Amino acid sequence: MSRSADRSAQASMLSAAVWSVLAEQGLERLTVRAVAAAAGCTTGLVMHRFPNRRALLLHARRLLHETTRERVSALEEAAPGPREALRAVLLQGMALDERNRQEALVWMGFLAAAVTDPELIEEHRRNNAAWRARVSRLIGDAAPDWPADRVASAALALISMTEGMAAYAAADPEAYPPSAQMSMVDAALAAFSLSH
Amino acid sequence: MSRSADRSAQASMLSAAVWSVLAEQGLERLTVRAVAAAAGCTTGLVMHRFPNRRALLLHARRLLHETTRERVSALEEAAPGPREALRAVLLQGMALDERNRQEALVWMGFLAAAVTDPELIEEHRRNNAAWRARVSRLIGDAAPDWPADRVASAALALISMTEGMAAYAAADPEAYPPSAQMSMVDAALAAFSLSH
DNA sequence: TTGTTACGGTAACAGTCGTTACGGAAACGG
DNA sequence: CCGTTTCCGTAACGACTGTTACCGTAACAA
Repeated sequence: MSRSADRSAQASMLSAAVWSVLAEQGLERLTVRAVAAAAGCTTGLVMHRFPNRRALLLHARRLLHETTRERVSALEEAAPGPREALRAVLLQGMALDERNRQEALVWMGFLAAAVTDPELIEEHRRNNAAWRARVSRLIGDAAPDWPADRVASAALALISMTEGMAAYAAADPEAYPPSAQMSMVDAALAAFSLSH
Repeated sequence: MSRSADRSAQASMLSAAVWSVLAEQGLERLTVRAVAAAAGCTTGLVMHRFPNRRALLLHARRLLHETTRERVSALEEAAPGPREALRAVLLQGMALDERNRQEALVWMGFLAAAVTDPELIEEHRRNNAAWRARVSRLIGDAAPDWPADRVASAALALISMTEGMAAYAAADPEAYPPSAQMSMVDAALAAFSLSH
């Protein structure tokens, strides 16, 4: 049991190393050797944990999805009501602090890498559909009398907005401080009649 | 004069080749040889036109900016009023057809490449600031009585939304058809009291 | 035509890439 | 205690990278 636990922990550590390299050095320098250096091991360990580089990236991508999914679920459960949950869930997807900013960079890097990788692009699509469904459900709870198309339109607008804002803030933190991001989200929620 | 015109034309052709490779093969395969192959020449020509690979990417990035800037300006001038101009300008930034979708892919690729390239990231920031200023000006014309902070907030929301939507639609065209993108923009404009 | 210059294709360079093979060390069962 | 197996670091492979040097060729001046 300790064996598989170690293997899983190593896989997580290597995934974290992938995120680190992706955020700090970009997609072009996301090499097996760079990941191994960031993880404090050699390429031998990396290639023994994963059959090849693409499998390593795919695992890191899936683990990132799972991590954020758990975080979002926790935020949703901790919120006092559906509108507070919606706001909290949207805010966590933006670049409000350095950690979230790096996560946005990683997110963007995976999306750019997915252009040529069928498995990564399929992972993105599945992930994105789940994300859209979650926000749609939150909006449906926040405005139970809305028709489905209004819910869908608002959900699409809100997730697009947070995605674009996260990219902007990740690329230019000084131009998009946390206060601007938060006021934008609140203004959008107010415009869509979803303020708490 | 024909010399410099040829040189400029070749630089534009190589930039188009950069876009093509970036959209079809992604950032990882954006090599000098791939660009030369897409342009139908050898690496010798590429390296005679540009001192190195980064200069080639930077020129392609700047030319893409200039091209879209001219297109946006033309749309703005052709619009009958400020609200129609705002809508047209926002719509061109999304992935409504295959051409715009590829452009969104290229846009995303450059942004991902800018993570490690100081010149590219500065180019993005300058470009993005100009884009935000333009949309803010359009909103100011469309709603002259709004206070500045409301204009800024709406502008930020709208450009973030279109940016995110373009990325989503570029990565998953079937999930985000043009009709969904357009209805989302119209819903957002209506929500922000900017409908025409 | 002849000499000169600019252009661009060819080939090679050193370096890095993903991946593989091998060998030593550590952990395990007996 | 030893034999076996698992683990992982080391070193190497061929392929590919950006970049450079070289050289033939076409265009121009005289």
